[in-house]
Amino acid sequence: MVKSIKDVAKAAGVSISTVSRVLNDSQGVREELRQKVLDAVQNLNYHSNAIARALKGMPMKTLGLLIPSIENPFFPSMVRGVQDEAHRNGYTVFLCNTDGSGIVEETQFKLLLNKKVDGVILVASKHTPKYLKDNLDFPLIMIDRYVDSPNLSYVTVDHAIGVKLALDHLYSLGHRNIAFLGSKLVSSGARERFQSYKRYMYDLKINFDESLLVFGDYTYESGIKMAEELLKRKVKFDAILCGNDLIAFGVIEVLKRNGINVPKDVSIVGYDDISFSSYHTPKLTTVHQPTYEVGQMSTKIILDMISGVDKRIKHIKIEPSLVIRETTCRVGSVDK
Amino acid sequence: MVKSIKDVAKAAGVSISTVSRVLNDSQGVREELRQKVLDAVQNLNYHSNAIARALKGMPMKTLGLLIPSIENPFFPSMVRGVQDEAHRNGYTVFLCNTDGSGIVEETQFKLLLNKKVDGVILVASKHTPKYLKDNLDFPLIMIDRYVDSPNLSYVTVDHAIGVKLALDHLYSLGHRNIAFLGSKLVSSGARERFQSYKRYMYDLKINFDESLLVFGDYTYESGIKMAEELLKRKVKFDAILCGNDLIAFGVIEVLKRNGINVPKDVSIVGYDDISFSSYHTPKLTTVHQPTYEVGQMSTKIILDMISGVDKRIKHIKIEPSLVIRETTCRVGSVDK
DNA sequence: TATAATTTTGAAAACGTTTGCAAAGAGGTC
DNA sequence: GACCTCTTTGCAAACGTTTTCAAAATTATA
Repeated sequence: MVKSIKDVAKAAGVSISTVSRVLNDSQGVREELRQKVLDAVQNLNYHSNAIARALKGMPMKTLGLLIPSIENPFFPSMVRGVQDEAHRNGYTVFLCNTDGSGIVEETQFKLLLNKKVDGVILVASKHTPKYLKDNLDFPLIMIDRYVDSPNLSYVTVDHAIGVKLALDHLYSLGHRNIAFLGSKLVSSGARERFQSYKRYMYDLKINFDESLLVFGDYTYESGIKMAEELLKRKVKFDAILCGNDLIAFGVIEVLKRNGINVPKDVSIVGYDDISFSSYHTPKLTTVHQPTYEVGQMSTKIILDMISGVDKRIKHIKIEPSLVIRETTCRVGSVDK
Repeated sequence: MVKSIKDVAKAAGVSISTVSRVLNDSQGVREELRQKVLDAVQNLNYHSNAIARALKGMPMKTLGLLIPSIENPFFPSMVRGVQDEAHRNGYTVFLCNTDGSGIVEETQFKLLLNKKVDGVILVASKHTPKYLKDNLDFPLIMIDRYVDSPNLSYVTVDHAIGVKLALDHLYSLGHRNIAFLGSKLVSSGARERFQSYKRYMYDLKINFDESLLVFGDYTYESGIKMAEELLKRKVKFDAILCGNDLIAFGVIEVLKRNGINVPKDVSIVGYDDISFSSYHTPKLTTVHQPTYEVGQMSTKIILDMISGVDKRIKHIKIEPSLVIRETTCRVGSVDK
């Protein structure tokens, strides 16, 4: 049978207020009684009822985490980052998949609110600001993407740097005809990657060619389609910057099918550095997004918001890095 | 400001009991009042407080899910399976990583109990039965692996069938020297895969050779090590059955490095069919574990246990299937 | 030793629900 | 119209805590 504070009180021969005090503040209770209570807690194997505490306004020590889908290999390490940081602080996290649907997102968000989560971390959608209007004081933080809303915190990755890293690398290898196969400009991340691509191509004085651009989704299948489309255009290219790693895998598959060697004929740079990228053959050169750190940092921040230590709005962009592996090489290179 | 049942009662001009009744049973309340209450709920945008309900013994509609690590690509789809089924029923799920540590598992389990989850789904460890002794009536189900404990339910995959499928396929392609590179026999899944391998090798009248056996972990790095070990032994083999896909990727990498062609020289069969198996080059022939279904079915069962519809112990093994792709071919085959 | 100041303790209210019980109302029957 | 039955309603207790407030115990001060 599950014990209550009452049982402990009886066993220790004190009032429930005393037990509660020992369990919480610990202030102003005689050492002798304190010990008695602690012993009783031990003997009865008592564990406090988080529900009852929450009803009195205490924190549930529970976080909500809303992502598009845990099946998308981009998210697991981000999720792990928030979970590790949460667990370290006695917090537990509800994980929900929205499949990118604003409606589902809102439903899940409200459900989490009913269950009295202390805060929510979410991968935002265009729909997000709609229902957040009401909950401006509630601890919340966006990760990966953000929506325009100056009084909402977020932590994401600095894609301007990521794209620059990739383009500089390709440029230094002699590539000048660099195609971009990315996602439709539907999230802040996709927009920033494309805009940075345009800007750095300009900075590098590479003339910008519309026909080197294909847009699709962040999936393998879309990578296949986009690569086929690019090939069909008969335009000259010696390198491809992909919007993410999944796209890159699809692209490589299509090039191989068409007898085009990667990296000898065409260099490929991915984006994300999901775990598979280093298991792939050839191993993928890609921009590493520090997703674990994004998850971890967002959790630290929201925990601070909850405890009241620091309630300020934070806009954080973590620096990505370039991981050079086997899908890029000097243009016209002959070895291997 | 967040509304309570009291506000609704006042707005509708009824007592809180009436409000509660229309929100729950709906039995024995005049249609007129029922409508008034419903309107008030609408107008005030009232949402019930799950915490207060739980305190009165109502279900929290919350599940705990304990897995080794969400970063292990084997688990996301399983997690998704439980989440989808849970959400469909208004349930929310706490996801926790144990890293395979029994201590962490127990700590997390107790924490979840404090937070009044209605049931727990877990990937068991040898440590599991220890702390479960006390909680035999609590709704709980094991997935993926099980520990010997006749009064605990589980749903897993029938590895005897999976291994048979793989071996029959290899046999029919003419392979007779089939190595097995798998995990140390630390979980029910690992044990069953190895024992089934031994048994079917015998059934197929292939003489069983100890030197074709290497044990390690379910990781890429371990796959590398095991393949190197196998090569070092200078033993003849024309096919390898791998304990999981990650191992298979490592193995393929090592073979490639050593100038051994897959599948021309050596056929490889993986196990799991994680998403990346179809993005890999060459695409991996592998045993598909229906992990999504495992997650979904375990959730259905635990929901039935919680609602009291069906409290019987269930031991379920779902059938895997073989996905033939590009890493296996007829022995001595010359084309490609 | 008496009194004041301080510390320690417990009784009880409150958090937002559900539910048993009794009161009130509605509808039949004679 | 009086009585009975059945349905609808509200009051109040309970769930397991935290916390305010006042009472009791202890310590310090004179």
